[in-house]
Amino acid sequence: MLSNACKYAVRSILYLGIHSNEKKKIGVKVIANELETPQPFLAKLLQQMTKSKLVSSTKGPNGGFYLSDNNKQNSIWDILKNIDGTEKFEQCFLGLAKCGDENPCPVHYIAAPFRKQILADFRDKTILTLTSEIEVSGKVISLKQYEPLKFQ
Amino acid sequence: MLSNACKYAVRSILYLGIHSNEKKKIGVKVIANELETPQPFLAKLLQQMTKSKLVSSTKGPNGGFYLSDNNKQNSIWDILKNIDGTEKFEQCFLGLAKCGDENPCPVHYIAAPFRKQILADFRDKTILTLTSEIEVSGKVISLKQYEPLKFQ
DNA sequence: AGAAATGAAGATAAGAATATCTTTTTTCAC
DNA sequence: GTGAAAAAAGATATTCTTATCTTCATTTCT
Repeated sequence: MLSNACKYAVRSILYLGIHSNEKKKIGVKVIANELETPQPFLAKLLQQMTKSKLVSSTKGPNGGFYLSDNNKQNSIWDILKNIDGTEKFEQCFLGLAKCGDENPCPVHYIAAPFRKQILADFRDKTILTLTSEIEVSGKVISLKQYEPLKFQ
Repeated sequence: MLSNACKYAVRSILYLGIHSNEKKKIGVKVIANELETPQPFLAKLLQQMTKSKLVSSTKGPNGGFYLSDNNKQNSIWDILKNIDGTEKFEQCFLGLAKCGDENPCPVHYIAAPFRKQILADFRDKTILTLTSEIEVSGKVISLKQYEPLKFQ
C-alpha cells in the first residue's frame, strides 16, 4: 500500500514521537536498529524529512534526530504527502481520470468510502495524538518486528 | 494502490466481460485502444492471464481474447492475486510482521476495517456480477478516459 | 497449399524505487 | 583550536516495474 520509504518514515516518526525530545536526540544508527530498517536508506529519509520540517536534527556529538513540539503537530498525512505523494489515495482505484460519484467506475463504491475514511483519519490525528493514544491505552505496539515494545 | 499492470488487467477483464463472448473475440489492438493502455504491455498481461485461466484466447484470423462463462466466475481478487499478489492488502499498513488485532500497530484500527471490507467485496463479487451490475444500473462507467461508455 | 491475421514467447530497454558508499559540514568536548 | 561524532550531501549500484521490439507458432480463409 505504502512504499517502503513511507513505511519507514512513519515508523521512525512515531518512534521519535515516543522516545525523543529537544533534550534527548537519537542517532540514525539507533533508530534504524530499533526499527529494523536499512540504515543508510533511513538516513536519507530523515534528511529529507528534516528539510521539510517533519523532523528536527542537530549535528555533532550528542546530536541526532528528534521531534520538536511543532513537529508533533503534524499528521500521518503530512508524512505521506512528503514521501509518497498523495495521488495513490486520491486517484480512482482503476486509474481512471473521470471516475467520481457522478461517474463511478465499476469498483468506485467499493473503494471510495474507505479512501475517504482513511484519508480523514490520517489527516485529523496528529503525531502527538497518536503517540498519546499508544501510551494511554497501554496497548502493545510492534514497531520492532519480534520484540514488541510495551507501554504503561 | 494497484500497480499499473493490475489496473490494466482489471479494466481489460471488465471490458471483455461486457463486450466479448465465445462468439465474439477481441484483439489486443482494439482493447488497448479502447482502454488507452500501452498495447504491447497489455498484450503481455493478457498472455499471462490466459495462461492462468482468467482470460481465454484463440489465435489466427478472427481470433482474439474473450471471457468464457468460466472466466466470468472469477473475482477481482483473483485478478489481483495473479498480477500484483495479495501481500499489499493482507500486510500491516506499516509493514510490521506481528501486527494484528491482539498486537495492533498505531494505525491498525484505522486501516484494518477497510482492508477487511475491500477484501470481502473483491472476493465475493464475480466478474459476471460486476458487469451485470453495470448494465442493470444504467450507470455511466468510465473505462475510456474521456469518453465514458454508457449502458442501457 | 499458401497467405494473412492473430496470439505466444523471448530478448531488450528505460525509469523508478531501493539501497549503499564516500565525502563534506557542523557541533561538541577536551 | 583540535579531534571526534554526528548529520548533510552527492555519487553510485541494484532491483523491480513498466514498456517495447522481434521472432515464432497457430488458425482461418481462399
